[in-house]
Amino acid sequence: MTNQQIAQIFNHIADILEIQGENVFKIRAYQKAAETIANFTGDISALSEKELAELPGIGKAIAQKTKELVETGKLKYYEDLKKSEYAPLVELLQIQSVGPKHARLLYDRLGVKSISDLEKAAKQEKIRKLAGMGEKTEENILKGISALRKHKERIPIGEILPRVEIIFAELEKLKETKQALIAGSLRRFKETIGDADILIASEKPKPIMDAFVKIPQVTRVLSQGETKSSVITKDGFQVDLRVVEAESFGAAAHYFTGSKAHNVKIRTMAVRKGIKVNEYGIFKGKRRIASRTEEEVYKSLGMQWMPPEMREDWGEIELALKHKIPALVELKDIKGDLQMHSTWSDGWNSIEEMAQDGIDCGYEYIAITDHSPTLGITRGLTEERVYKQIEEIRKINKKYKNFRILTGIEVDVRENGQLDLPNSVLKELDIVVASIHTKFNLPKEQMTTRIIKALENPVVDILGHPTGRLLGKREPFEVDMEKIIKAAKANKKVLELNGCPDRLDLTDIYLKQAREKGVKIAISTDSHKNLHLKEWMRYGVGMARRGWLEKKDVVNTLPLDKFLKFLATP
DNA sequence: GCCGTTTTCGGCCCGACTGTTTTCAGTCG
Repeated sequence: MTNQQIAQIFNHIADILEIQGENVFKIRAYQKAAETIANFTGDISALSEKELAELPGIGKAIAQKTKELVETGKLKYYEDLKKSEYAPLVELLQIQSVGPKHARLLYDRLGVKSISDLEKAAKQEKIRKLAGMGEKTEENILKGISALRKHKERIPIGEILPRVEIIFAELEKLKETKQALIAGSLRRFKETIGDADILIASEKPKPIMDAFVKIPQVTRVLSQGETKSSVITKDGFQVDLRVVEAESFGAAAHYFTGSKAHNVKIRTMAVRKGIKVNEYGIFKGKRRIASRTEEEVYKSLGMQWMPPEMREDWGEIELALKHKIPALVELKDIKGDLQMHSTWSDGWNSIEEMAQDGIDCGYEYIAITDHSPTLGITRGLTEERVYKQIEEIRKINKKYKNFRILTGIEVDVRENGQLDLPNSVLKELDIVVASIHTKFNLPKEQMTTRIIKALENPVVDILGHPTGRLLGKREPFEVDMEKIIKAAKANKKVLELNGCPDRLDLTDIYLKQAREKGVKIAISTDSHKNLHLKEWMRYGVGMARRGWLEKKDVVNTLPLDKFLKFLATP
């Protein structure tokens, strides 16, 4: 049973308990445990009950339940809960404006058990007759149902960020705006986004709020207050805008950047010291001791400022207290891009066009890594075409002075772990990226062996998109990442962080694990169009920062000469 | 259900907005 599956069960338990009207702190305990498990970098199922109970937010009871789940594949407590008459109501919680109290009321009074029951009741105007509910509520429920149907999932960051930046630019240029920031999970560069948060400092919030709800992308206003408004855009995602005074900007930025877990921990810590933390500042009694900048806010709590990407309560608070926050890799540190495709296989642009965009990015090198023959649909390179492409690249390279196109390939790893082209050919290339594109559903052990075999092959430099996931489209294949990281370390191989926003693979928790083991990472865009080079690297770097990677952990921060030396060292 | 140089029991982060009420519960982040 995977960490994610276990976490999901505890979250489901929390939902059922919530509708049953259980103690809110008990509910929160299950949610916190689920979060710990989901973010755990190792295999939860490998831990003993004692080790489990040492994890934050997991005590005796949940440790024991986790063990039961891992060992028997079932949990009696959970099975019993699912039999509760209230269990089906969990579905209703997905609807905006419907919480546990309303779900219960709707069931107890109208027998509503599903979203379609709810829709029927709303259309028959039965909901408005319930105590504490009215016409507006009924209307909001119907809108909530249609919004849910339109957009169920969290959105990949690559889809949402550029759109939010357009809205942000509109607000930033208003004359009443003094300071502005995209906050929330977008600022933390989380791979998928639920909704967007924008923060503005201004002494005149009203005109900003008025402008916000009138932006052409807005189709529905969920709420509009003096300092806080929420809207839904035509693309179906929610944007929250918060306006504070400039004096509070740092405290508000901290608060609205989150994550929730990070904030809760900081507030809890502060409370013990008799300090109150809210979006307006850090308060000792009535006196505000910090608020204007984030640095000031952290400092007032005895902490060093830290990059937003780290704020997940993954140990960053402890580091900040010791003033040991690492200097994370930045976009400007990147000196080259190590995976991209040209018209030789399934790319849209010529090698020269790709190179030009590499130069425009300020890089010293790029690697052209077209596909290998197995992927017929991509017009993968045969042996003969590999040699031809090497020739072609040599010719093109003569045109450049301070820039180099590296010859390379993204070679397919076959089911048995062998590569799609012989080593005699592959060793002629500067860079060999080995990736899996077929047979995704092998059993975990077989997949792990397959990949390790590729990592043991001396011609391989980088393991491409190591888990094969496509956000919202394809789950990562089953593989023992701990073993892969070990094998990469043992064979001195690089793991790719594929920055294509649909992939972002490796993901943060594995990057953090790889970093701890001293495995190097290549941040690549896997561009199939020249424009992607410029657009996608920031997502890769964002994810790298979420994995706490520093410049030294990322091979393509090396200047060309050092990078070539790195490749040449066995 | 978890947790502890203030506690092994009694706490558990904090505030805005809405809708339906006339002072606040529910929802959300």
